[in-house]
Amino acid sequence: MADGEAAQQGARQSTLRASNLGLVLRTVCAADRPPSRADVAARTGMTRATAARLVDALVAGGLLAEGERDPLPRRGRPGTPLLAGGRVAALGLQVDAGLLAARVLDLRGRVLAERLEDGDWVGSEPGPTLERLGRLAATVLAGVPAGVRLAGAGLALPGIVDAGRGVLLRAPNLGWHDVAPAAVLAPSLPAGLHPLLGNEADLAARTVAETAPGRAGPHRDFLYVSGQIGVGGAVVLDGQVMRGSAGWAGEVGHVCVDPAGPACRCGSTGCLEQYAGRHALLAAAGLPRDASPEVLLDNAAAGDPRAGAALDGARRALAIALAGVLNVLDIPTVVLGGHLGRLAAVLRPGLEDDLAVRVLSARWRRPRIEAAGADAAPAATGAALHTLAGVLADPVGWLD
Amino acid sequence: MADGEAAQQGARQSTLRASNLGLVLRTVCAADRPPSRADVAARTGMTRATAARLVDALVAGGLLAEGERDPLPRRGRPGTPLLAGGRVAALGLQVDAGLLAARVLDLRGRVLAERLEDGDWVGSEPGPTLERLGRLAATVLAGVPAGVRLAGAGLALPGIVDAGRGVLLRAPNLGWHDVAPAAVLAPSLPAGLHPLLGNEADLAARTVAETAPGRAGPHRDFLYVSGQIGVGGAVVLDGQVMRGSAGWAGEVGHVCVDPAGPACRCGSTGCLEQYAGRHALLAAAGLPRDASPEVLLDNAAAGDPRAGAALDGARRALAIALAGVLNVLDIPTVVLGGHLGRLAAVLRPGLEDDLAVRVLSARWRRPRIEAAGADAAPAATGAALHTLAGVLADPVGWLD
DNA sequence: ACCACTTTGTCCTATGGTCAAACAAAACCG
DNA sequence: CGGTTTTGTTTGACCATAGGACAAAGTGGT
Repeated sequence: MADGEAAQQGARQSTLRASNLGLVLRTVCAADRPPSRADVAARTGMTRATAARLVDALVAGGLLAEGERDPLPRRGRPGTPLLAGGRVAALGLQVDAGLLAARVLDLRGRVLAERLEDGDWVGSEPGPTLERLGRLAATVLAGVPAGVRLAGAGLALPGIVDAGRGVLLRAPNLGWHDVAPAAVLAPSLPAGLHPLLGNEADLAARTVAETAPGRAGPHRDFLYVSGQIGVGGAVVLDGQVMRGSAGWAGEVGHVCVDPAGPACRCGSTGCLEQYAGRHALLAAAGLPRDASPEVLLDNAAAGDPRAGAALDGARRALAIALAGVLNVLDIPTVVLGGHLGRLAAVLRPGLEDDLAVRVLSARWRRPRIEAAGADAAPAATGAALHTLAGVLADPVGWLD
Repeated sequence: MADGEAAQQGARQSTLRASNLGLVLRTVCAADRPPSRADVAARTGMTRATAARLVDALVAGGLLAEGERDPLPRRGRPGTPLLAGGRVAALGLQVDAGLLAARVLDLRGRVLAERLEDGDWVGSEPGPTLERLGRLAATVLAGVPAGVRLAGAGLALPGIVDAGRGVLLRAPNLGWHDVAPAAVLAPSLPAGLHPLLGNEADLAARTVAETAPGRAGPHRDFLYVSGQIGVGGAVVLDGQVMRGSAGWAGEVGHVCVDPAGPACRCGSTGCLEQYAGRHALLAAAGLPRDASPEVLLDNAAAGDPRAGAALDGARRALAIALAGVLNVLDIPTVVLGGHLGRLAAVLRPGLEDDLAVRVLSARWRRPRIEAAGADAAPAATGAALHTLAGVLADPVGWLD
């Protein structure tokens, strides 16, 4: 022996059942209209008998629910529509430089309760800020209908996170480092609910990859670029957020755009963040750092040369950085979030043209730029989705 | 219904068996010493009865073989050591700017036969060159011992490949585009042996990720940078070569290092390839384009300022490009292949220092530079490994 | 030389999951 | 109101693994 790692475990019949239970659950979640047992059987290739048995188990466990028969005039016996269980949910939390958020999402993707709190937490003390978030979470949880089971919680943070140990290693925008939020939040949360930590951009990207638990979004492969004070990012391949070998992937904000460019806080020079980050962008346009992206757009439209130059610089920097990533990853789409999403309409045309030149595979498939949705706290939703994804992956543990 | 895609297929009992057969086969391949049936059972968690039954099926099908008992004085009844089958093999082919290669690799990772042919195929006609490769393949296959079953063939090409359609879209170094090699090679190969196309860097990277079929190499997550006339690359995550959404991932050679840099053949400016590609590097050092990397090293050691400056420029460019990739992908290791591998000793110290500054996570885990092995045609081996990986993934089809 | 001991490999039955086909149920249609 | 169609359920058969008993092939001690 003395063999390095233990091999994968052999599959047994209970594995088969577990795998098929998960498949049935995900099939129902992925459908755009509530399917019947027979639909599930057809889509998975299982017999109706098998599919029905698994569905029954999931319904009994509360992970699936039978809906009302819709009176569609079709031939044959009408099927009972199946929905994801509405009484299983997860809590999503987010701390951002200008926002605290708490949201409860159920397996159907419905927001059962939410609360956002604006503010300025740049340079704040971690303890009090997290206590504030804890109180927000408690009030949100109090507003959740009775009988809803919480499957877990997630916390989105704007920085580098060690999810395994539950530690925020470094969040430059907040000025935090080496923070373990679980201990601070615990008193406000139900016993046993330990929030899973995640990077803000990773979790925000998840809301683009899946619109509801198990339901695929419009793109399966894309780069998500999150415009915050700095610039974060996440790579999504085949609907999965790429974690990287330690879970720190996606830091597109520190790709070097020009080695002779301005020094970055990270120690390097000419990082994308120094051109397209919110602070950098507004400073270049001669605006205060708390100005909104819309003011920048208005100024540029009114002919302000500094605003125009700032947008131009951001566009050029994005083109160089994104082209590099797209060349290495062979991804067709870039989704802009945060303030970059709100500037997308102006950036898109020039950016797409630049990418068409710099991306090697553009002649076969021209790269596209998209804007993310308008939600102020997508990462809070993403944190909840991330937790619920655990239920979809292995439902056996949630069948009581 | 009207649901977009068909869901995944449900697992049945034959799926269970297929999955466990594959697991047993991979467990034997991954072991560093031939395991017994009982070892396989212990490592997979299956009962000895089950493991033995699956092993027997694989032995009967030729995918596993029983080895000679080695006289190790241990207590208890000695087990029969299990080896990967030596009579199942794959053909790996490679076309490169300066090399044609054909190699036959068996499931144990042994080279059963090989043949390399140096030359200069830059700007050659695809047809005659591929015919030459076909003759090379035929002679190699003639040298394979009788009774060896060919599981397939792979062909490594230095360019962008559409593996599904079997078309080389564009190989700038060769000057080829829109070539379908299967038709040209078919007359030289046994009937039914259609080579699977792959990118040179992707397949070379595979030889780093696995030293023999199913046996993990020294690194599980790394960026492979292939120094050829230009610069290619491949991303390996968790031992798997990342394909990207269309299979074109890894083009690190065209990451922009300096927007004000020299124009690149790809249409962009300041690509890494313009600093670290073999032609660019040798030209900057005032050497002819067919000079060897060792001459460059000798000149630099002798104090030639042009050689020193060329190496310095390559190192700086590599630092900027690699830092960007490492930031986005969170990968700890870079493996240098091709001429860059032969320059690794000189590049490593400065490069590692530069990356420590530019990579965001370096303070927790310092990026490492490694050199690939000295094989002249790693991609040929990789092409064979790629084909054999298909056997390991689903052995059922190969059990006669 | 012999016997206990240990480990490997095999045989047999039980369990539990899916499949296939028949059957019951609930609608529509003429 | 009966034929048709589709859904959902029931039943027995099949098959892969689990578990335990047993045979096989060595070592080590007396």
